[in-house]
Amino acid sequence: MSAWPAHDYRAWREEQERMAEDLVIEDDFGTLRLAAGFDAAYSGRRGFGGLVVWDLEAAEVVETVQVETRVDVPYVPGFLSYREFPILAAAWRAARAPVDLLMVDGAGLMHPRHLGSACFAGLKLDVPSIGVTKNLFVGEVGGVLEKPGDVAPVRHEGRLTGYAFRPRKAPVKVIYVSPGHRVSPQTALELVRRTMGRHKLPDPIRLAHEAAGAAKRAALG
DNA sequence: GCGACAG
DNA sequence: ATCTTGTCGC
Repeated sequence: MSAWPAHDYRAWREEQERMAEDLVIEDDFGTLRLAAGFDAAYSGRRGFGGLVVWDLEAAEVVETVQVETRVDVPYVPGFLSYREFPILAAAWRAARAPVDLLMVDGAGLMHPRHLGSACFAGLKLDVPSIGVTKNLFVGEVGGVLEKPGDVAPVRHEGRLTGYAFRPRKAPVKVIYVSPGHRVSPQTALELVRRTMGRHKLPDPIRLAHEAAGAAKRAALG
């Protein structure tokens, strides 16, 4: 029962290629005080977003935003941002705190056209951003990650796109960190480590995942 | 044509 | 991502 409206993926691909040229993959920000994690949950064509604003100094949540929007784009590898950004944008508008950094549950530079959802959001909202995924989308991992804390570079088309990072011991899987916009690969990794609690994903994203799920459960009953 | 494929 | 409870183990 999908029947999604028609979408011009070719035009979207071209837009991604154009946007990639505007990316700033180097540190370009002032004081980083508040970081926001984002994630979405779905039920058919209803999308639920969770945005958790995290105080980097105090290491605590200062605001949680939950939104619901209509979704009319299916999941198509390579085009996740067109499905999720409308939800992220709604949550972003609803947030009151001045966010300095956005952390997304999705790829950044680790994308076929170097424009994952973290890059897309960073460019559209003009905010430094980072992407974190639980599975490798594209690229080759240059090393073996055996113990907690181990890191290995990920390259794609001869370019460093981010890092593979082992947050916990196996069987917890490795996560992949890549810069979105206005952040270098090295700093993206450092910020993920800095916001890493005792779980698999950095706290802002993990909590955003829970907030999105809670919003969905509350709406569905 | 076949397989791969973030969330 | 989503469909879904209890259960084994540190």
